[in-house]
Amino acid sequence: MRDPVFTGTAMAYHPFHAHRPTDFPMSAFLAAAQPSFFPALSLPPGALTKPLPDHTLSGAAEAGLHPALSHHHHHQAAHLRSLKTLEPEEEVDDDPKVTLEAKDLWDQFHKLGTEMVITKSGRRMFPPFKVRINGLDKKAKYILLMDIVAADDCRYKFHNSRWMVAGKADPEMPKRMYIHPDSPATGEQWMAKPVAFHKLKLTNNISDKHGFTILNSMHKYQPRFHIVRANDILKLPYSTFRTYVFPETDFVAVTAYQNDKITQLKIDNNPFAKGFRDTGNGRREKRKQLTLPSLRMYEDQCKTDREGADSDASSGEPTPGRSPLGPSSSPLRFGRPDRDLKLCSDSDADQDLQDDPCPHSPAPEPLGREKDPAEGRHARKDETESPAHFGPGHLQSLALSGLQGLHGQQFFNPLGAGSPLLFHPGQFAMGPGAFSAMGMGHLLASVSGAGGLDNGSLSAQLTAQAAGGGNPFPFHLSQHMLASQGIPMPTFGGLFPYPYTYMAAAAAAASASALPATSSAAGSLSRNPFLTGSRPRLRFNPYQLPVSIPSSSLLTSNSLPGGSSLNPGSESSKSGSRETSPAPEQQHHHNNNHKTPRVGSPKAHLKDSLNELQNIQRLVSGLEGQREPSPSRDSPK
Amino acid sequence: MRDPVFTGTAMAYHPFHAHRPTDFPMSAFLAAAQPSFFPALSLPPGALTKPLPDHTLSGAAEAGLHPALSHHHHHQAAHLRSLKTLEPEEEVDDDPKVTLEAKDLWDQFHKLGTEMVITKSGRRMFPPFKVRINGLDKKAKYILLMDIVAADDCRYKFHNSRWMVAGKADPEMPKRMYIHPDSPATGEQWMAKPVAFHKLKLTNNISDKHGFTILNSMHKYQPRFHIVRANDILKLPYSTFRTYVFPETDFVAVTAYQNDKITQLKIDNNPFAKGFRDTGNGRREKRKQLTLPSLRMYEDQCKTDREGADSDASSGEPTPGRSPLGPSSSPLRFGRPDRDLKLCSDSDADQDLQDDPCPHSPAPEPLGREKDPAEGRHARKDETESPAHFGPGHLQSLALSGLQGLHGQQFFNPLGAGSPLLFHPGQFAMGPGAFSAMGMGHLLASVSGAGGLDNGSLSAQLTAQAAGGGNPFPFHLSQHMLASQGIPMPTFGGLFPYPYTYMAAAAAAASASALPATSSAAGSLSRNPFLTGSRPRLRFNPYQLPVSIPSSSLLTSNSLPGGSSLNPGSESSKSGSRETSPAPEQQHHHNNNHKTPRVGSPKAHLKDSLNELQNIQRLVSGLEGQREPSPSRDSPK
DNA sequence: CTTTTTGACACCTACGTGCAAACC
DNA sequence: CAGGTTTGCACGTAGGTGTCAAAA
Repeated sequence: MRDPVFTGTAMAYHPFHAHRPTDFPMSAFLAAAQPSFFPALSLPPGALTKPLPDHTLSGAAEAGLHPALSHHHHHQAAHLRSLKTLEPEEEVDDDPKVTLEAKDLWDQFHKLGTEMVITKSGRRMFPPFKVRINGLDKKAKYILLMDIVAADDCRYKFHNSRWMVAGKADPEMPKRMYIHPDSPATGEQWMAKPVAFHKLKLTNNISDKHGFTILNSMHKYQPRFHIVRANDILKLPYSTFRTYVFPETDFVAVTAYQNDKITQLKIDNNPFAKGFRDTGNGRREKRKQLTLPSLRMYEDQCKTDREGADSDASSGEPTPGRSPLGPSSSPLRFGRPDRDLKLCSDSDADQDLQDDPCPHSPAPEPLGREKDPAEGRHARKDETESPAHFGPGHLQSLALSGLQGLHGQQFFNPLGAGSPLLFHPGQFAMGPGAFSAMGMGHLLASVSGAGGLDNGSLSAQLTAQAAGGGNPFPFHLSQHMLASQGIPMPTFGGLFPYPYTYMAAAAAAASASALPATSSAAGSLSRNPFLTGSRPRLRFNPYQLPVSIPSSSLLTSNSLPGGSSLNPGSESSKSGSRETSPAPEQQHHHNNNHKTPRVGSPKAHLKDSLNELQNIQRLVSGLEGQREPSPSRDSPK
Repeated sequence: MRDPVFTGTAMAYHPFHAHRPTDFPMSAFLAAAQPSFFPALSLPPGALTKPLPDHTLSGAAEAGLHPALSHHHHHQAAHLRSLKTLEPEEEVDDDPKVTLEAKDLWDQFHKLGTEMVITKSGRRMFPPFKVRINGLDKKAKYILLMDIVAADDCRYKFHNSRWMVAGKADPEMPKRMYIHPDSPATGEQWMAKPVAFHKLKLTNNISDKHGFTILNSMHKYQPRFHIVRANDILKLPYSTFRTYVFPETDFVAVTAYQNDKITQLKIDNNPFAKGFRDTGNGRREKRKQLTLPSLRMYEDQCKTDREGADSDASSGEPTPGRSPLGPSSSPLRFGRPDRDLKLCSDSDADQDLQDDPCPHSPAPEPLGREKDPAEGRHARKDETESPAHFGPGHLQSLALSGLQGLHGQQFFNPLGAGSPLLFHPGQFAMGPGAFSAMGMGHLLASVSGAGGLDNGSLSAQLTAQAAGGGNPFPFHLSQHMLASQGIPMPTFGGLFPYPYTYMAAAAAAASASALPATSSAAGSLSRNPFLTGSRPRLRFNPYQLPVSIPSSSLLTSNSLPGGSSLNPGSESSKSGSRETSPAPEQQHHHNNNHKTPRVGSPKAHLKDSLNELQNIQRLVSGLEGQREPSPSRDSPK
């Protein structure tokens, strides 16, 4: 039981054996639906036909797993095996490689300390979050999701041209899982072109009824991408999540831009902000001309991309376009270093005053990527420089450092827990009664309202779903919310396990290409736990707890690429690394998060297993604690 | 075997019994997916457990049928029963009432002879086609569709301020069935707000790859609305279609407006054309000020409607709004009669020259609603005037005259026919292997590309579907096509049976409210066969044959509301009047439509049975027959 | 020569952006 | 006051409309 998390989670929460019968009160459809619920696990084709011995299955599974994963963590593999045996539905024959689109653009922003404006009415992310996927099973169906979680538990302020920690984080609103509107779709479909999530909107309106992702201004966040092999959202709660994190996509939510360079970068690259560009004829003064040579790159690329059409388009971005890591632009060359940007690193003495320095996070982490405070314009952009480029802090906190992706994970179903769960049935195909029942209590599907029903259709659908079928399913979203996007997640921690993370080879390679932020790739590639296989996968809390959690316990648990295994009181700060076995003691740290009804499972052992999971997760990496799966309340009859 | 059609069709095409095994090559997922394929189903809770005798089922079915239906036509009921036995999935417990939104606006256009511009790039319909639905089973899932079929087989020309027949129709391109993007959704969802189909686009580009509806310029068309109770598009081919036709929505496709009044009406009501309005400050001259008093009505209403949000919105219409039949505007009052519009009726001597008068259609049918030829500007707009207002010809040709809806019908699946069938799997939930296999050869689903994958996602999905799963399913649509909308239908006639039509009570009532076009409603309400119950349902060809079909044979097969069973050679130009009862003989008229594979049934007796059904339906009056309640599949245990 | 079709335009409706001033 | 937030604004993109002249 080295990995109580996995084992316990998988076993304990697996609804099929213990709960399915009760969880799925559905009748006629139930039978049909049930198969999908099996979280199971990726059996290679043919595996189903002949029951393989446990070891055989595991072997197959491992084969499908990322090398790093399978290599060092047999116990984990074993868990997977057991799951597989139980649930043949999900197969592991796919080995998704995910690369961030427009990585170079993201890197440019990341160097400056990306800022994302959040407004009452909802705002898109500018560098659009897009990923290119490979290695999926062409014929299998997948649901792609994205969410944005707190990167740490600090509040920031932009002072003296740099971001500094300004205290402990404010309580986080429940985060929503944004389900790509095209979900579910086949692997072939998803791989056909970059998958865009531009429909996801950010807001600071805690009363948002659109389903937008609610963030706290002046706080740092980390977008995450998830791949779930499932035929429909109903199965989401019981499915394995593969989570990918791109450190270069983290950002500070703001209501107004703080760093002029960020503003300029946005203006220069966002087609919708063309009106603010100082095009030849000096209409727009005001902005210092700090346009980097490569700035236009993105835009140009967009044009080429247009042909291919991005998924999740709809009324999407005007001229998004993929970011060409390869062809159009050089691997990552900054014409010139950023000028006046200052960075605040722990080492940096310049900190004015950290009102209430983040208690938990070891190093508040400077948002800017530059090492020294004052050296604004001398870049340290070369790729090989590595360590300096990493924002030690934020990546660490996420326990993502070099990680590109999380590995397949069992989704914990809060049996009976009854966390609010929202769906957008309309877009996904589910049997009439599919939505009903099902104990899933915390998964939400959101789809772009644009493509769906005119105005309230989506919401109507939801309501209808909720109302109809007499299913116990809890529908808490307003129509509006559903219509637009997002599904509320239980506020804290995790309903979603987001178990392991692993370094996606492709992503790593991309990183290696040139960006300072990701510079670790080239230089630290060898150091990357995942790549080397020695490192455990990091695990981070999907949903940050509002309360203070010793940062140590939360994040740094894993050694960051650039860093060391810091962490809490713990040894296994290298949560990310799978190789080391999680220390038992860490588990209790999680307990501190009393707030989150982890398991909510009536059964004591379930709970225990949950805690174990949590502990493991913490150890694994610290990012996010997941919630325990309490028996989903909705479970129908 | 009175109704060989149904029986045969159902039997022959039902994939489950004969084909499923072979049709679904999917392996692992197949098992999970299969359940959904079972069309069957909808057994009432508990029904599944105990197999009921055939009669039992039938009895139940009848109970669910519309009173009128079950009352007079036992043989039909029997047929339905047999079908039910085969496919319990569809239930008849719902009794949908459909009313056309913005009917008053439609009527205004109809009076003038609606014109719809078709362009190479695709054009929306302006009075947006929207319907308000009631009477659905809240919990059941429905797929809503729309298509546009030729209203007759004539070519028109606008001469001397009026539309005249100018020969026989050109060959029609295969029509596409536009599936509402929100499909499938629950009855509750659909009933929550008006369902808009503004995403459907018209084009004259025979090479269109977007899936737009391809029409012939200068030809008349009739939009149709269909309700199918089905959980997913896979079942469409085996499901019962309830078809509704609103005569006031017919139109002539044009590449350039012919009637200035139509142009002005469009300008005055379409928000996107505001730039052409001569608002006070005479910017826009050019247009004669013939804005009718009630013109702005629509626009204003749109605003109010905005709140409710129309379904199928997405990037939809700017300010569509519903058309208030009741409150906002008076029942239909034209401030002044249309001035310079001339109408061309058979009786009208003004016809310049009908190059090649429609051979088949009895009366070419003047598009304008005015009775006399020369009396262009003296309105005959009062509502009670009735007969004159109806465009005798066009309605007749469609055999729709007063009809508002068609009754539930079995969808005939051309077994092995392999008509091109397109789906948009992404939006609908279907098991992994769902799309695959299935012998369905002619159904298509189209969804708005906007809401879906960015650009090519949808198409990708389709391709993927086609490619994946190794299913035999024929995918002929290009990605682009799929992405946007529309699914090609077999060119002529009927893959879709679109069996009967009936007068929707609600619609009738609405008609009665005031419009001249529908003026018959008030005055002729009592006369309406459907309302009276004496009239049979009309049946018209879903897809007009390109070649000439005696108009008589095509439509009028049933007695039209207004008139007599005119048709073919025909007499009854007053297609509008609904009152008279359909004469039995009319049935054989249908047979004349050899072209339209009504039943698509090879079996002669099937055909006969169809006729019977039609007759029965006519008698029933109308309101739609419900399908028999098959055990509701969704019913949870 | 007539009738129909095409395509560039100007004008709108949406809505994505950052700005700047107002607001707190 | 100071920093964060809100709001209306001007300016883009995207795309729906009819116009009009030119093409077919």
